[in-house]
Amino acid sequence: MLPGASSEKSELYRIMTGMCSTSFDVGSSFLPSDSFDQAFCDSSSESAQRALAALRNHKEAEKRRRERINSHLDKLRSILPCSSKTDKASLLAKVVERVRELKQEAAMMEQTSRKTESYCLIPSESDEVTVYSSSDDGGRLIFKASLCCEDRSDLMPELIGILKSLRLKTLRAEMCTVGGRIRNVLVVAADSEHSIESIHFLQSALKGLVQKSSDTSADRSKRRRMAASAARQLRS
Amino acid sequence: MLPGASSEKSELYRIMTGMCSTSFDVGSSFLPSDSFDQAFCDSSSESAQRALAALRNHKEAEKRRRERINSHLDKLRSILPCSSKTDKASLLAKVVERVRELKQEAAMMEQTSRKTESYCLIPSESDEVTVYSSSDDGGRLIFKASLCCEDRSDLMPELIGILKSLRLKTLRAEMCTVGGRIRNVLVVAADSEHSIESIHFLQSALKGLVQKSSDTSADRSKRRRMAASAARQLRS
DNA sequence: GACCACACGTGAGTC
DNA sequence: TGACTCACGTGTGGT
Repeated sequence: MLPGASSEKSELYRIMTGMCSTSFDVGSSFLPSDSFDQAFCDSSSESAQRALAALRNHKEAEKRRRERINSHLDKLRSILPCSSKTDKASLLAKVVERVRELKQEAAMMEQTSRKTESYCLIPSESDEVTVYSSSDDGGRLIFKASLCCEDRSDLMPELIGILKSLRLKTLRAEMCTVGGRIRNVLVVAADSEHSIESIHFLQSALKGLVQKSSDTSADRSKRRRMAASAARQLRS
Repeated sequence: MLPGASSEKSELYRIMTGMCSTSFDVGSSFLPSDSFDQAFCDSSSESAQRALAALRNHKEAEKRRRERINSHLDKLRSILPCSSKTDKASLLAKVVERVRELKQEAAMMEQTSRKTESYCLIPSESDEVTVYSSSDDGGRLIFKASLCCEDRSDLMPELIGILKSLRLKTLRAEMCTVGGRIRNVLVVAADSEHSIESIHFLQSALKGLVQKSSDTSADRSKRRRMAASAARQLRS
């Protein structure tokens, strides 16, 4: 039996029949509305019959409405990473988080708009590290970090390591490498442990990364200069 | 008065008091539970009193549950592009669409995984156009297009024009330019007018774009060859 | 008055 | 048992 099915004793029914509700029980089967109407309502006024029909319509409409809502909730359950038995409230909490992420992300992409950057992220000659943070309006904290430096093979692994150690989840990453230099634009989400202060950790970690790159390239230039000078000396 | 507040006549109340429900009306004010208990329940059994308390707890807990759910729905209303008066059902429909978009996007990024591509999208020597489509499981149709060709200044405007004319919404775009060649990876969403067949239009449009690039570069090489040959002739 | 969307209180099921 | 989640039927206000 469906829950709530036995509570089908509307005030209207009781008023119409003048029955004491304690002695009236429709039983556990589905209410046989038509025969009920015949049995009890033939002698009642037509307006009461119409009211009864309206009540039945209302009941069914409400059922349809519930089904509409629940079908959407089921769709969400099937889409999101959650079981089919997560309750409505926590399901909706997950959904809120997801959608917020999307919105924050979009806002961030808009805020630090492409219009102010070269469209295809072409790296500049000078090293750079910039970190923006989204306005934290109750949602998840989102950072957008941009760095530009000499490219080297272990840059990406180290960058990934930094993000992992700071427990930052990468939402988007774009990069462009030209002539040995690389520009990297990251949109990352902080977890709930982070505050807006985390921006400093991220910034200094990225600065360290870029610094190491420039050291390496300085070494390389130094070596190159030494090699050139050695060659000159050998030639002379 | 809140809707439904006057229907506070539980079966338990009626059974306990043995009243005929037609003559019993608690009125429209909030039920004064304590005085009610004193008036009607002092003579009744203790178990009945406990049942009554349980019923009150239940009622309040249920109210809290509803508030929890509705607060999440309100959050969603404030986040999504919709008024504060949109239906629960249509709100949830919008949400489903949004989340589906996210999931499709992520699945697409995973499916055509980076592992099979060079990590930083480095363009290849040969021209390429590939278009994947997401498995359309009722959600929005998503295409992932990758193209690689000679770079030229009007490539981006033309690409944007193609997407606009096909009414494809760009969800993500990544690109990498190296030594005059460009690789472009796009994730785009089709609107409801599109079918899976649209993939062919997109593909041929992109092929046209790449072809034009190679024509231009062929022209350029041709011109360069002609200039070189002319110079040789002049020198001879 | 008909229709719609909502909040409510309640019975039932699950853990 | 109690604490919870859910579906239901209903009263009500808005169009």
